[in-house]
Amino acid sequence: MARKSRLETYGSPLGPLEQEIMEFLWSSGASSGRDVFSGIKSGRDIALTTVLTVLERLAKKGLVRKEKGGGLIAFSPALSRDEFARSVSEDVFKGILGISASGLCASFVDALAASSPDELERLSELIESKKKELGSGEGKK
Amino acid sequence: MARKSRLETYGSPLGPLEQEIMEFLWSSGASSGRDVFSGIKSGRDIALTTVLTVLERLAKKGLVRKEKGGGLIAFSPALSRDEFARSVSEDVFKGILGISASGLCASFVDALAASSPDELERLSELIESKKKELGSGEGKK
DNA sequence: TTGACTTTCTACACAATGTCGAATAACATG
DNA sequence: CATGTTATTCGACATTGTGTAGAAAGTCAA
Repeated sequence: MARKSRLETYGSPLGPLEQEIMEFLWSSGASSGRDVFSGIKSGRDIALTTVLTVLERLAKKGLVRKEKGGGLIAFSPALSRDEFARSVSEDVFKGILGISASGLCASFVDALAASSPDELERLSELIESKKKELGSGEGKK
Repeated sequence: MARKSRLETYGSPLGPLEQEIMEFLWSSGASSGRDVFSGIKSGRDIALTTVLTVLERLAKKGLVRKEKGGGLIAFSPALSRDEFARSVSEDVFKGILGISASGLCASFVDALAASSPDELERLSELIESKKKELGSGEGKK
């Protein structure tokens, strides 16, 4: 099946299925392979092993933890949603800032306002404290 | 030669060579294939056709314009650095906001402060006007 | 026409991802 | 213990994106 192209998918370093699986793990916490499979598969025609394979790959990437305690192996997210989003953001911003800082801010504000307007307030505060931080801790440079 | 993995490269939807070529076009404006080749190649061992191929692919993606006026075909960026950064940002933000808005803001402020602290001020202003915009123009929803 | 240069075609390699079937390992139970 | 069921691992194939470049075809001036 044809995945979305990199340009279309851009915004997450994960493929659609990987993303879906992480999503499930973030919601449900530690789960067996079969649980993930059941949770992921809705009407869709996908094999258990497909899910297992992806889980395995996510583990190899360090995004999922595999724990073989008691009975079945349990898969759980190695990073919380926030941590993951944060780590991805860092790379992304670094990349885009390297291209052009202008416009990036506008895009950011637009996107944030569109999806989580309440975060705007928090963002203002963050900027304020960041500015203070820069202003005080750093007289030089 | 092994490209960087997608995870490593993350931060631009372009591969390293594509990026380099766009960079060149943004700096130099409309150029012939050979010009791009010369500009790109420094000491490196790369074939002219490689550059041409990538240029062609960038054109197919709509990132580069091919104009056959007068003599040689001229390649030029279809989007300015800013426009490109902006369009990429949109997708990126949409993607990451879908995962988690929290942490994203902090990351953003950190990254921005680190690379373009002067943009912080502009960002504050943007947020203010966006907040006004939301508050007034939109009593509903 | 000929030769040099431009542009297009075609192809290969490699990594990431989606997709599984087959083989193997583990376990519960008769 | 032997067996059947379930869990886990392996190995494979397909597709897409990117880097890479030779071969072929097109263009044009001398």
